[in-house]
Amino acid sequence: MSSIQPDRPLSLSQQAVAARPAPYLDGLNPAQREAVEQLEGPVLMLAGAGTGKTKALTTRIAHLLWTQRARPNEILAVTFTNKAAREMKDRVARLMGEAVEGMPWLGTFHAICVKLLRRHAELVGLKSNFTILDTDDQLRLLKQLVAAANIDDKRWPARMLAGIIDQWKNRALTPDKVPAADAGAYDHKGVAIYREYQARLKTLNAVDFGDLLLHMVTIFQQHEDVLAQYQRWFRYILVDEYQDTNVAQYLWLRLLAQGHRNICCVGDDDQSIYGWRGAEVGNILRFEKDFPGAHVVRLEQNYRSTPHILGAAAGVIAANKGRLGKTLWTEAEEGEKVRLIGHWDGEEEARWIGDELEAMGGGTRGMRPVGLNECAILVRASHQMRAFEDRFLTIGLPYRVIGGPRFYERMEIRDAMAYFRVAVSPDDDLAFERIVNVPKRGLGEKALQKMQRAARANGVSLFEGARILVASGELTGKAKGQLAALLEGFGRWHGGALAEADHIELAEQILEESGYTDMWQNDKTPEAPGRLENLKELVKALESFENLQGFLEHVALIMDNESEEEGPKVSIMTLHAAKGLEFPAVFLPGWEDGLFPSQRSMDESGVKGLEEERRLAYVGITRAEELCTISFAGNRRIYGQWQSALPSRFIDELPGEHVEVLTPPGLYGGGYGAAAGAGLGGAGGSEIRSTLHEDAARADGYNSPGWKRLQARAQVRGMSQPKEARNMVIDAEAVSSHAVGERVFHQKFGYGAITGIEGDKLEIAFDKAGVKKVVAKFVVPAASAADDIPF
DNA sequence: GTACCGGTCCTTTTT
DNA sequence: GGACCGGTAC
Repeated sequence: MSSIQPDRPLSLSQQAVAARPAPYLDGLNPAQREAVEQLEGPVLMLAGAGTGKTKALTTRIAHLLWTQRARPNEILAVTFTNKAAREMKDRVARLMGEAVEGMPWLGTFHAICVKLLRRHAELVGLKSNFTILDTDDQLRLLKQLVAAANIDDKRWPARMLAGIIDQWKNRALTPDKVPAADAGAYDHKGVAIYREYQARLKTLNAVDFGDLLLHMVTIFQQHEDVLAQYQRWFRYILVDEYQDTNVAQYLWLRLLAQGHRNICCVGDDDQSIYGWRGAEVGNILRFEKDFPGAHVVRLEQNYRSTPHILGAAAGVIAANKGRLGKTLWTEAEEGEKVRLIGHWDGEEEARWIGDELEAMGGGTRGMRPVGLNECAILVRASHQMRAFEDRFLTIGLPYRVIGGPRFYERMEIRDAMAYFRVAVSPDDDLAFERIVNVPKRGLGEKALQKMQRAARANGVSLFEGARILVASGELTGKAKGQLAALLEGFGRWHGGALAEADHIELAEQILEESGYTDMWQNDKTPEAPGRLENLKELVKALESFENLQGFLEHVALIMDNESEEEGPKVSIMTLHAAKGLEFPAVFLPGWEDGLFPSQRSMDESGVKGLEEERRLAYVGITRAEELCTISFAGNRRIYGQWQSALPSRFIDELPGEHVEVLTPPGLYGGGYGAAAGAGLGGAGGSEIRSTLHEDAARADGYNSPGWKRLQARAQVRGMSQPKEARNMVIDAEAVSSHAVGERVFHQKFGYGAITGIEGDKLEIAFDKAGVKKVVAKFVVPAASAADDIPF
């Protein structure tokens, strides 16, 4: 293959830079420096949380370039997320100055594999313009196959099959290689569907995410010449988050690194939290065996957290077996101990955290004022977020949820994209099927079946099948007319796409003429305005691309397009989403056995599962820079049912000397004692438990540190009391004076008009935020909003 | 073809 | 509690 192009030589300015002693090395500590300078042979960089791993990694790349060991396009640098890739690119560019041209092979596993696979698609029976299916397409396809094969879709739901197939792909198992035991476990139905699914993908000229890696591994294994080419080309390989690699990624890397063995893997076995989606901690634990003579560097100096936070984290993670082992240390000042507090229930926990957040803005307990932007709430499961959202909405505390459904996963975006896909390539059956009856065109299940039959009978795509169907007269009046109009529309749009007409205009035209925009404009549900907003965003996003094709290609892999409003906000996210981030103040709520560690995790994966949960706890604690607050609730409503729980076993593992117990005795009407006390009653083995016990037992425990803290905080909060008092006044006014039709102002939703009153709740049609129900006391008459409520 | 009702199942998530 | 799916009634 001549597809690899020779690179231009280093530019003059690069050569000049290379000749100088490397100034970037000065900013590194000895371990980082070692990791950067050990360029040849296998290197494992064990980088604990907050030890400057990205710095070491990017400096290493800079060093490769500066010492002219490799040109930018001879370095393969892989990450897991686009975000990480982007950050690395930025930082390398910054280190190198403007002299460096882009690094084409710095990217996610998937993005790099797409690039490679487009070059060699024919080796696995694909055309190089294959499409990439997302999870949704994948499910639809599987559903079709299950239906076609006459398999009971109750016993074999598409979701489950998708999961099974994904896991096989994660392990680099093509249908032929699935071990008999595995196949048997799923009654051989799983493999059968898998085989059909792969065949179907091939005829569709499509791949799913897992295929990107799987196909490349297959190609490398079956075509020595291709592999050899890349082994030579990629002179240095760097891998980020190595503890998260799955078997397929591991094989891919090992194949590429086999020749020169210049591979540097960075990771932290203690932060491996993606086992459930195929990551193999074993990969990192085995590194020295896989690459004999590997140089292992430990980055242990932490630049993020206080000693108390590191101590608490170390205490928890120490309970895991078979770790590679690291001891984080820091030069930071001692700081606050990790705080631990129990609550009666989840609501109270949310209320307490809300109060804390408000108080911290003014500086509490001798701590500097901490803004909302510097705070994060990290939960185990996303349903925990609701309690916080409810509470924060009530008190008007700005928050942002990180994670959630991503922009491109939203229904309206996916629909719009499907329209674009068909406009660009009319043979994209899955996309066509998605939108043929959106908006409703009277083309339901039956009409679709006719199209599919026509397509199959003539061996053409669904789009062509539809055309044949229209011509055949087999479709009745209304449906026929609608379908004909749709096909005609696509004919026009396809022409526009081919002619490279202004793609932004074309996109607007498609959404307009197809009736898609109208559909949402006529939609009365509260989400509709937001969806139209998103569609506008989508069209705006087109601006940075040359044409629709380019955009679609990009979006299939990337697009984390969070439009961010102004103002400081507390972040709420899952522990998983928090990996790699850091915040001055971190709240870790819901530390109850069953919730965290998750019961399901323990049931399904036993000790392995528990250890992964423990790593999650470790990740959580180590996100905190200055203040870390762990909390648990004795009672929680789960699936509408009240359940009581014991404090998490991880709480037992927190070393007493790094923890301050805030829970005061008797504050919760004995509730806490009743809930948590049950678990504490016995021979309270750990220090924390005995401290808790002591607090609970001491009836007059007003000299306990926790109680003093609480009082001190209450005093500080007292200073912000006027705000609340003021709200109360508004409250009194509100209840008496609100009337339907009145213009009001809400701190979060802005201006609106009251459309209904139900007790103390108002239904308000907000100008920007749509119709919402809001507690009356958090709304002021529009006229008095000028002296805004200080929160 | 669509609208509604009742049963079921609930982590974590990137590409 | 609620999202989602499938079945049935219009």
